[in-house]
Amino acid sequence: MPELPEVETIRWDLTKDVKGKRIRDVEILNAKVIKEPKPAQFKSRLKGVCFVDFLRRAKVLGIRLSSGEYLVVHLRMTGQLVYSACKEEKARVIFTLSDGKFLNFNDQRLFAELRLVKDWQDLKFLRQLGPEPLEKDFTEPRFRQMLKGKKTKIKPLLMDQGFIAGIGNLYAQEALFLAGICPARAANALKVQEIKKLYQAIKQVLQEGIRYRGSSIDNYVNGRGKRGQYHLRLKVYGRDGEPCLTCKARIKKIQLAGRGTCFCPRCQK
DNA sequence: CGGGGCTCCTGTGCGC
DNA sequence: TGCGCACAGGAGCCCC
Repeated sequence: MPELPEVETIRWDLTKDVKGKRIRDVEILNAKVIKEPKPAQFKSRLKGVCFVDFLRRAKVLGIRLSSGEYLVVHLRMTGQLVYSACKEEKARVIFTLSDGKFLNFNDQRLFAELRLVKDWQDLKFLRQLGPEPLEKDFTEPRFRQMLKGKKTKIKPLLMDQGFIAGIGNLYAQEALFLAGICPARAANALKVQEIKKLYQAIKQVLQEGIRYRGSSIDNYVNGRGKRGQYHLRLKVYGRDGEPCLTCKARIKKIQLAGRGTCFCPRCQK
């Protein structure tokens, strides 16, 4: 499941590999992934256009085009953007580039979305997003302020994109483990010291996720079709029943807001 | 306005 | 062995 670190990794790869290249052709193999405009429009407005810049906000990739428009990509659960010398069999949309190679948009579960829009910042989802956790304006005092009056459990809150951008189920669980906080705690019940720890933990897990080029738990691959390494360093995600790497207690799994949540009942209070 | 639960979708892995 | 079902999850949406 591509979260902030995975999307950021793809952004880097595509910046290196396809920035400045031209779209020679667009092949739509499954039109369901194209949310706007209509497939014929989508095709004609993309043909002959260059990739100018690759931007990211939350888990969303915004590709600025020479036409002034933006190709907006949300990978959701199983989406992939892979630059390759060949067309991939599982591709839903294939962009043929000016270098004769291909940008494959794959998506097993058909949850991912492509959009071609005038200005991606205008998209409702983007306008409603919370702060970027790795940007300078996300400060500890601001985080403390954000948590005030939030009765929600801390873990679902961290996954709320309107509260803070880019964190999903994996990094939320890892950050809470690192901070020693139980995922079911009420957000407004966190002490100042705990907020500080969580603030640092959020930044740390996201930065490490980027450094290790993402977590390939499900089917995530980077812009070159390679798996990440961060899933090898996970402390709690997907480790229910296994011993805690710190204290050896059994990692527990509970449901929070309908999502599986692993934590160490001894280390996380 | 907030929170819970359902929905979209398909591959995987379990139990019988 | 094979079938059927639960589960995985990001975010929109409905409902209370």
